[in-house]
Amino acid sequence: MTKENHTKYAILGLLTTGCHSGYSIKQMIDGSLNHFWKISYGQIYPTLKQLVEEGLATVKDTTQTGKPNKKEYYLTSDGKTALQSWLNNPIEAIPTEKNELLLKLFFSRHQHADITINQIDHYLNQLTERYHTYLSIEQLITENLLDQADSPFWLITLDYGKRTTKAAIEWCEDTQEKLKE
Amino acid sequence: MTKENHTKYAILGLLTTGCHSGYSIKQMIDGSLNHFWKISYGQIYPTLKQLVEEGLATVKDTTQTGKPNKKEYYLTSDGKTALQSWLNNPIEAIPTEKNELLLKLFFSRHQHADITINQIDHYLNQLTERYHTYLSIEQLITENLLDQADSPFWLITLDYGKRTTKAAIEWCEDTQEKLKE
DNA sequence: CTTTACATGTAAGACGTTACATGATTAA
DNA sequence: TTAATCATGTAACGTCTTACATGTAAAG
Repeated sequence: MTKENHTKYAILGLLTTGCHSGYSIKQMIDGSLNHFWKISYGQIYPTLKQLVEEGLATVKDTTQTGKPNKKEYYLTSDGKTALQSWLNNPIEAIPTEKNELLLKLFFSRHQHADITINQIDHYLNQLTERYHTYLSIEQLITENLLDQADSPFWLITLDYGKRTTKAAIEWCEDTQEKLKE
Repeated sequence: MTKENHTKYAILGLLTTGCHSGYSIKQMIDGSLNHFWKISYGQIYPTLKQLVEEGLATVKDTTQTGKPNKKEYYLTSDGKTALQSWLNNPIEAIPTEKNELLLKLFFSRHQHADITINQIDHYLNQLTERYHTYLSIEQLITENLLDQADSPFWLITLDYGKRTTKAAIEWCEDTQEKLKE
C-alpha cells in the first residue's frame, strides 16, 4: 500500500465543488466539511502548488473588479483520474479518534464525583452546540442548495454527524445520572 | 492557556493504574484505551524520560527472575498534583475527528452508487468488528476486574464507544438503503 | 480612517508514526 | 534452534497548526 495523503485528495475533491482558489477552499472546509475534516492555510497553499507540480491541476492568475487578484486552480484530466481512483479505493482502517474527556474519565476515581459531572456537563454543552450547528447547515443546504449536484451527499455526511453526536449527548445525560448515585 | 501535552497526562494517569514500565503502559493502551487514545513506543519512552526530568516521576531499575530487566516508574507527589490539576481543568474544544469515509462520500456524485454502497459496506464491517471488540473488553472487565478501583470508569468509557459506534452502524444501514433507490 | 472581507503565502515547531536496532528469556 | 514474549530505545520522516508577513478593496 502506498501512503496516501488524504488532505491532497480533499483539495482535489474540493476543486470539483465550485471552489477554485485557496481562499474559497478554506471557506468551504470551515463551512461544510468542518465536522469531519479540517485544513489550515498552511496546508492548502503548499498543496495547491504541489498539485500543479504533479500535473493534477493548472493555475491561472485572474483579476477581479472590486476584489484583489486571485489564483484559480482547475483539475487536469490526470487530476480527475487521480480523484476517481482514490474514490474507488476502499478506506483503510478506522483511525482512533482521540477523546480527551474519555481520557480524563478513565482516571476519574482520583476525582470527586461532582467535578467529573461538571466535566461531562461542559462536554454536553459543546456537543449540543455542535448539534445545533449541524441543524443550521442542514437547513441552509435544504433551502438554498438543492440545485447543487453534491447536496444529497452533503446531507448524508451531516446525518452521520447528527446521529453520532446525538448518541454522545444521550451518553452524557445517562452517565451524569449514574454518577449522581 | 498554556499548551497541554495530553499524551504526557495519559502516561501520568496510566502510572496510577498498576502500570509502571513503558512496556506495560503500551499493553494497557492497546488493550483498554484503544478506542479513544493511542500511543506508540516512540512517544512513550521519551515521555517517561521527560517525566523524570521534570520531577513528576522517579525511575528504578529492577531485575526480574525469568524476564529481562525493566525500569519501573512511580509518580512523585508533584506528579500526583500535576495529574490532579489536569483532571480538574475542563477540556478544551472538541477536536474535529477526521473521517475518510465521509470525505469520500462528500465527493461521491462522481462515483457510481454501487461503488459508494461498497465503501459503506466496508466501513460497516469495520464498525461491527469494533463493536464486538468493545463487548469483549466489557465482558473481561465485568468478569475479572470488578475488584479494580478503576473499573466503573472503564465501563463508562466503553459505553461511550458502544453507543456512538452503534449510531454509526445504523447510519451505514440506513444510508445504504437510501442509495439503493 | 478604520474595520472587515478578500487573498496568498512561509517558517518554526509540535506531535506522532514507522522502521530500525538491540537484547533477555522461555517454550515448543 | 526458532519463535514468541518481554523489554528499551532512537532517527527519519510525515503531518499539521500557529504565528507571522503582506497586500487589495469595499463599506461604514
